[in-house]
Amino acid sequence: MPNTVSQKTIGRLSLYRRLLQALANKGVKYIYSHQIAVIASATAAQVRRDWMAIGYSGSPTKGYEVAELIDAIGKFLDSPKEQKVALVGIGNLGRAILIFFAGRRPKLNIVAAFDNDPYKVNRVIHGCKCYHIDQLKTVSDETGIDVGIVAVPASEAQKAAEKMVAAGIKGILNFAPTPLRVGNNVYVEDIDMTMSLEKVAFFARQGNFERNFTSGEYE
Amino acid sequence: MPNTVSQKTIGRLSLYRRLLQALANKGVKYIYSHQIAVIASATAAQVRRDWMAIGYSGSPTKGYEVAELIDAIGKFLDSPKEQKVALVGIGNLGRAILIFFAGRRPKLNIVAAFDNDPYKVNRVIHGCKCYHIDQLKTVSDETGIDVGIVAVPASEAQKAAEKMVAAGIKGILNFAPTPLRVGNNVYVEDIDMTMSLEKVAFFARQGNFERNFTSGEYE
DNA sequence: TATCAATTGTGAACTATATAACAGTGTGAT
DNA sequence: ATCACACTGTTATATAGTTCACAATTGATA
Ligand SMILES: NC(=O)c1ccc[n+]([C@@H]2O[C@H](COP(=O)([O-])OP(=O)(O)OC[C@H]3O[C@@H](n4cnc5c(N)ncnc54)[C@H](O)[C@@H]3O)[C@@H](O)[C@H]2O)c1
Ligand SMILES: NC(=O)c1ccc[n+]([C@@H]2O[C@H](COP(=O)([O-])OP(=O)(O)OC[C@H]3O[C@@H](n4cnc5c(N)ncnc54)[C@H](O)[C@@H]3O)[C@@H](O)[C@H]2O)c1
Repeated sequence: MPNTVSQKTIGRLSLYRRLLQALANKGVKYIYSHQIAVIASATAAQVRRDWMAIGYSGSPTKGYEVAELIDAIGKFLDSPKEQKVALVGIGNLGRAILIFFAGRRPKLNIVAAFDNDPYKVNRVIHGCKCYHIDQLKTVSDETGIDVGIVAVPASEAQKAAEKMVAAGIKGILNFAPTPLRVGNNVYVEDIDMTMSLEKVAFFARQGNFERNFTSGEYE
Repeated sequence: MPNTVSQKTIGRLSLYRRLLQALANKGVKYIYSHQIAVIASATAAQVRRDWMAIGYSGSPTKGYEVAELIDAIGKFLDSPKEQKVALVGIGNLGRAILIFFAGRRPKLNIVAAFDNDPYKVNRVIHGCKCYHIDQLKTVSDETGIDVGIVAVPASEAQKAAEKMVAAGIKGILNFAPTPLRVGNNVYVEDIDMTMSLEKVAFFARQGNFERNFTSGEYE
């Protein structure tokens, strides 16, 4: 088993980094686990454990050195070389995503978009060249894409995923409200907004305590 | 503790219902736990447990009656009265969401949108009236909104959330890449796309086994 | 009517994840 | 220099979530 670090921890590391970056920009040099815990809605113990997982240590008196920590998370999370992403489906959501991710992470970029609509193919949308979906494998082979985003209608999602797998893509972020069936050497993460909204609606009705709690923080 | 049913189960129930509805539309009358498990990327035991949680029983020989089950999930998940949703932030993502959710669930509708951009306020976008953010409480009081969607820039998200809470909203779906600090009588679900994409990118690089596995299915 | 095969419902076992507890550590105050 | 303090790193414990495994059930078959 190559990754001894849990999926949840990976997710939180990504979040910590973002929060730490914001702090660094404000000139913060050191931070304690309980401080970041408040910001990240976690507990101090959780934070320390997560950072232990990537082998980063702080000082009992100063806390953690923000810039170093950001770096350590980067070393752990990011690919050494640039990692390239393909977006499939340039509809309403696809376009929003394209704009949003443009230039956001230096090591992780949407380098090509794919659709089957002839009005979209061969145009450049927000700085990203749009190809026909059938060119996915060709473009991918040329540029070395290994992450894909599925933003096509649910009925097309499985097909799109299969084309991605055929093109050698190893990780898929799926927005279509349909579970994708792919070999288990491909990692799939679903963002199912309908499900999330129904969940929120449900818990909005319950009195709802626990979860996400503001944390008494004793340690 | 009012909800003895876990958050994870609530999420899966929403998914099952959607999948079951698709089956029902194709004329399927009965289904076994292991069949839906394959479709939902779960295990048969998981499915049975989830349905046990809402008190729905199947027959050992016929399986579960699809239409009845859909109904049972609806009784459990949905509000008896219509539940109203406010969308705050009508940017690229907000508009996509507005179009997407329009008329999707009969009992759960985005009834009003809010922004602070004068070019958007007082227009009707995709059938949804757009108000100024300062009218949130007024409109909410009039129409009885209890769910909110945050789709404003990260820097504005906390403010928007506080206005929602002040307006009596009890559940928030947050797209801004920032944890929201609200009282713990308000349920918050975050959809953090940056985090999700970084997670996918990370696991795309690992050999990645386990999770989401196609399941030998013995039982 | 008795047998059979497949599936359900569910306690028990297991796995994953989070929290608590505390010994060890570096710094500032005395 | 020694102490007290507020923290870290980490082990131990608790909780949450999943899967296993099997008795109970039911309809179909002979
Ligand atoms: N818009 C949202 O806010 C939202 C919310 C939740 C889920 N989703 C899901 O995200 C997906 C995209 O949503 P959207 O609103 O952007 O839809 P959309 O209809 O606006 O866009 C879909 C795009 O996919 C393209 N497409 C269709 N079939 C294709 C194929 N076989 N190969 C390549 N491209 C193809 C279409 O040409 C179109 O450009 C859908 O599955 C939807 O359910 C969207
Ligand atoms: N677009 C995406 O695909 C995407 C992906 C991930 C996360 N997000 C997040 O979702 C949010 C919205 O993204 P977007 O791309 O739609 O941004 P956007 O800039 O296109 O839209 C933001 C909207 O919010 C409005 N707004 C700003 N301040 C406001 C305030 N105080 N009150 C009310 N309205 C206000 C703006 O007028 C604008 O209409 C952001 O937090 C972004 O980080 C977006």
